[in-house]
Amino acid sequence: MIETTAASVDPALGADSEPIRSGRDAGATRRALVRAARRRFATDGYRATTVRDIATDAGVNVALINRYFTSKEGLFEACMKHSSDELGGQAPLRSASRDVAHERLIAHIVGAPNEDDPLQMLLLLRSSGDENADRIRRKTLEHYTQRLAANIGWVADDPTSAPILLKAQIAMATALGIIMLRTSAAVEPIASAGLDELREPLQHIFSTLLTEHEQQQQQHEN
Amino acid sequence: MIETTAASVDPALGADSEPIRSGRDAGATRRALVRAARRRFATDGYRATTVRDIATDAGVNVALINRYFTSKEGLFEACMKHSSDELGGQAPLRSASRDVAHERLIAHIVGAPNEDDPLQMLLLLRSSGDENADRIRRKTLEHYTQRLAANIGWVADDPTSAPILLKAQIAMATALGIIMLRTSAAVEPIASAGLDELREPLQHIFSTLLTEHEQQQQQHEN
Amino acid sequence: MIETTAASVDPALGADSEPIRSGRDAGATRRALVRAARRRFATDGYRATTVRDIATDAGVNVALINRYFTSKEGLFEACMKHSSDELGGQAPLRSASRDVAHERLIAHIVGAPNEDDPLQMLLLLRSSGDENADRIRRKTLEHYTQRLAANIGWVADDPTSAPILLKAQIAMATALGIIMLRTSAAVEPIASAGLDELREPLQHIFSTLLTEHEQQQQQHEN
Amino acid sequence: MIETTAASVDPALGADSEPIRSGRDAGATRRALVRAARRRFATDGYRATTVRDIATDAGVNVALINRYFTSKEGLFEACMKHSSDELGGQAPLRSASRDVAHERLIAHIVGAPNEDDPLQMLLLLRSSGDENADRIRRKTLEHYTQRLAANIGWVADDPTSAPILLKAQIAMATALGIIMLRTSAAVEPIASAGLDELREPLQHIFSTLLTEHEQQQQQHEN
DNA sequence: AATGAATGAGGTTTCATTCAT
DNA sequence: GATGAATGAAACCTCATTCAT
Repeated sequence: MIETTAASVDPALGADSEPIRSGRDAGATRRALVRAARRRFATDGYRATTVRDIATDAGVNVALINRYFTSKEGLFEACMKHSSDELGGQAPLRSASRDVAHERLIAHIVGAPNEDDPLQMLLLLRSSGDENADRIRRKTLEHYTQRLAANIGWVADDPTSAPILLKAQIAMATALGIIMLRTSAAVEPIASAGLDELREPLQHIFSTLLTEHEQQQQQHEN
Repeated sequence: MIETTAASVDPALGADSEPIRSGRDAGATRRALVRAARRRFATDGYRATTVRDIATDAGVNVALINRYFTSKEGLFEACMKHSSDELGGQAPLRSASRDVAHERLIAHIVGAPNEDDPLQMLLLLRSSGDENADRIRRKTLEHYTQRLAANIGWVADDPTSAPILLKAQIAMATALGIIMLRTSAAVEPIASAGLDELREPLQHIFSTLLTEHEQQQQQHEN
Repeated sequence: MIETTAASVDPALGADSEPIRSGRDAGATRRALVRAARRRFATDGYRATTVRDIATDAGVNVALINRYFTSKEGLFEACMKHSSDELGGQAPLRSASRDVAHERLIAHIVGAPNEDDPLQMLLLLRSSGDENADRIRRKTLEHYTQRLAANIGWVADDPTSAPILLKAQIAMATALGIIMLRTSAAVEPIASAGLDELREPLQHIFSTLLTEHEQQQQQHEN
Repeated sequence: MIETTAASVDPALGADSEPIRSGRDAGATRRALVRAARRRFATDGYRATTVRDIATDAGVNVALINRYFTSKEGLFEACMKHSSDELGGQAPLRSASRDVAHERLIAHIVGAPNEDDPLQMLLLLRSSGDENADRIRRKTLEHYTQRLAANIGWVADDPTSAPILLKAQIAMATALGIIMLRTSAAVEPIASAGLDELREPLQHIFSTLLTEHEQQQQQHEN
């Protein structure tokens, strides 16, 4: 049985800005629920996570989940939207140099799941089985890969630049796959590998996949 | 809601070696259950799959799952073992030329989940939440990546060849990640991409990751 | 699903004497709650009505229901008492000529539930499941039929006049039954029948049941 | 709180043909559930009845309600259909003399709810709040009153005979209203009145409402 | 006086599993 | 060996009510 104790969540709570729920603050309660839910959903998966787990982790009554998010699915959606929003705000990615972008992606990969990373990529690994929530998940992934692709010359409505988007999605797939092997599957030795060991091969892949294609695209335009 | 009808599975069943269950053949019943279960678990995930779904797909009474496999988790384990066994039998991989190996891996990626491929990689994406089953899953993934790595010069107890295994696992991660984006998440355009579009970038990655390293490794030893 | 929106109630509220709640007037709050509750209980039934529905309709915070009426049951009781009181005040029924009394009863039947009729007979159709409230309901019905019967010669403690009360109760039963078929069950064509179509047969029944019996009663006295 | 004990149901169970559930007979289980449900729904109303009440009364596990009837609403529908079916089988009503028909209706009124009467009129008093179930309820009531009306000269598509149907529905309303006053409201003295006391006034009403109208209707045509 | 946050009990439903045939 | 009936443990959700401001 999966038995992620509430204790395992505490470090993150402590690291965050609001260590103690004030007791009668709706906003704080909502945030606490989303934070706990993201962690649970990312760690255990949607189906395996119970609303009681989440409520307990957040230190609030179960009924508040329905009060604030209508349903478990609604909470899942909120978690997704949360990731999506943070992603949207991360605008500087565009202007960052390629190497920095790669380095950042690699850091995300290595950091999950202990750091409460903005994108919480793990969450994107999980299918909810709920149509609505999964649609949001898909949109989030598409959105993110499009931004990644735009950085290297992808143009939305230009069919000739389609391969660039494909490569960005392959890069994303690599990132998610590694996170999965490291966290959910705990496959060794990759699960225990540190940044030092992973940086070189990942840099290699990402620079292959995520390299400037601009000139070529200009030429093949229709 | 995920709603893979029993009907959609039948073609594959028919294509298999045992089209009709004889009715009083324990072995056949077991096989039918495992086949149906692998498909369901891979497609819908462990939690979302009900034993009734599996039994219906297999054309068998639900109670037989407990009779033959003790529990749902037991059946999941059996599915994993099954994959593991088939993998073990696939020995000739070693002698295959690199390009053929890559091509085969790519075909697996593109074919999932419609082809009843031996490894059923999708299954490896799914966590059951059951400790035992997940341990088998981890072992299977480790075993498979070790074989992949051995092909390109990895030696089990030689710490200096460790980076090779890591690269093989990254390759595996890429494969699993792409399968996930294509099947579970249905992210476009990668979900609809055909072999033609995927072959080139994947060949590139795999040849980077899965290239003979023997000489070089010896040199870079620390 | 029954979905009487708050909006649909507003017109009646406006037609009433207190269109706007002053905000800090305990009496007005109580009245607003009772009015909203009577409508809801009568329309949707006790169980199907939520205290939130009522509070929303009344434009009042939910917690005030418990503050002023202790509980949902208490509010239901208050609604019943309210009907009962209005009924008590309706004294002139006694002196009205028989035909006028019948006509008034018929008008009640046809008018429900749109007119905010004083007795709100629909309310009497509904059982709350609460012992106390249902006792009040029974008393109200008994009281009302006694007054009806007294009009046609029934004497409280005279056992020989008992059949008169029975007839009055049968008349009441007819009235309630028709209201039910028209409102709750929506049985056609009676649900759409207008005053013109209902007047004649009802006049006939009521004059049969509610006719002066005084002489006969006098004779059979013991 | 409503607290109709299981004991109050036993007499009827004993009076019925199947006093003891055999334990592994699906048909018997279904019947036991419908019987218990009809009694509960009729007595306490749809909302106030819990599936656990019903299962306990029927002496079976709660989950079987969902197994056999999909949902609480499905069970309610089955109860309605049951009543409806029995009603359909009651064909001889047509040829019965008027007095016998009236007498039978009166017996139903007096008998409810202790006799497991075929129509279980009480059930028809109760709204479920479920759209589907309430539609069936309406249809049943319309069907029954049409049969009653057909007996006294109503012709389906003849608009001139419409008043006859209206009268039949008024008769039905009277019957249902009395049953309500006697059972759900327990209004005295009608609740304790016996057949002897009720027969005469009811005969009077029903013969007024349910009398052959064929010739007259032809004349009063508009 | 009034509000909105919070709570706990209880309702329906699903599902893996066991039992009896 | 196989079946279908039956079971009990949760799971999600609703709702009347109480608490703190």
